[in-house]
Amino acid sequence: MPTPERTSLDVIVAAAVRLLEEGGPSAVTMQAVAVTVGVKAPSLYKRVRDREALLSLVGADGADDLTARLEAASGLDDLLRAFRDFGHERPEAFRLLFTTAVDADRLAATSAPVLRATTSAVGEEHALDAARLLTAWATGFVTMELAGAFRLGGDLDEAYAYGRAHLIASLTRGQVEERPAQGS
Amino acid sequence: MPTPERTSLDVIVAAAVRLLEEGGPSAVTMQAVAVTVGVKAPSLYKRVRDREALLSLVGADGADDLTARLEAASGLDDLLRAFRDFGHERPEAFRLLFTTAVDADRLAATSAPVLRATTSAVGEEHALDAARLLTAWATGFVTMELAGAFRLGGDLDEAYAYGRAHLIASLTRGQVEERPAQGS
DNA sequence: ACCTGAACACCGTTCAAGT
DNA sequence: ACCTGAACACCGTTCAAGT
Repeated sequence: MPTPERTSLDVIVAAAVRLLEEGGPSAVTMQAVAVTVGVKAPSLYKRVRDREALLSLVGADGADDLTARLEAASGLDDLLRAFRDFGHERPEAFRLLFTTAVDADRLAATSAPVLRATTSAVGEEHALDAARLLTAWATGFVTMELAGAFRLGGDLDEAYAYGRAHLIASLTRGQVEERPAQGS
Repeated sequence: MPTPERTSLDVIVAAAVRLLEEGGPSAVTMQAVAVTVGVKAPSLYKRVRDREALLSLVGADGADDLTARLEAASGLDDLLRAFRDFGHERPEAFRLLFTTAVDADRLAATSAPVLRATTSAVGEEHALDAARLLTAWATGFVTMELAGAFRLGGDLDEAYAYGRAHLIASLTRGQVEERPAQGS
């Protein structure tokens, strides 16, 4: 007679998500996840290939959350605020997104709302360049902020607002006239 | 009679640096470091508090390397190229800088050449804002690039060149007129 | 068909004992 | 004064054995 299922993949991932945000990646042990969902560690391997795969699913969960927040935003300024808010509310998930290998499609979905916003702001031709400029800046700002790398004082909320205003203005008004011929 | 010293802190850190760049953080085990320097693992604790402290020293080494490269650059464009070059040549060190707690002073030293370049480009008053805008963008760009987060095609060398040109132009010409009143 | 106990290899770290 | 063997607690993972 088959043993009844005592847990599920969703429950396991949810537990891992919570452990991550509470104690960082090192707190996401197979043991801790197992205890949280009420099962022994070896049982987890029925639903998940290994710890790395589990962390990848946690990253995908974070990517989905971020995508939903960006989808709900309207306009570039709102979008950039939502991006940083996500980093503040789920700092460990944010870090994981740019650290661990997270599923390609789930992360790609994140860029859809950004591209939509930049397209309506600067037109189709420059939408990708603009999206990359903005997401790179926002990613770097939040990454450095979470790492405590801004040590020269000043209000970070203001600094982020300055960056938003400067970048959006520079994109919508003066685009750079011609693309440079060669890269580095 | 005292046992002769069979290693030193510098040798240990250098071994850890090499292990990191060859196999990522998980390759930097106390065992592997000990074997590399020709000693048993417990001996490492005579020079280093624990593994985290060792990784922090590795991060400091990376910060020093980055600082030296930025000091050698002349002008904003050159500076931004050097920053990305560092990320390409030492990707694991780059990631460590914005992940692990690295010594405050060593990381702060990195911003000195950036501030010098922005000061001469946009003046003292906007130097800090400009430095943060540029380093945040460059950090985010390289972070995303290393994470494989740019999946929409296109030449990344060109995209980086576009960003450099756009940002430098927007800073030196049209500064944003007034600082926004409130942040987010 | 799912779960578990036992086991394995491998961590980081401590410490008494060596020289 | 530095080094080491032995030991401890804790990982991730496998697998035969239970139901």
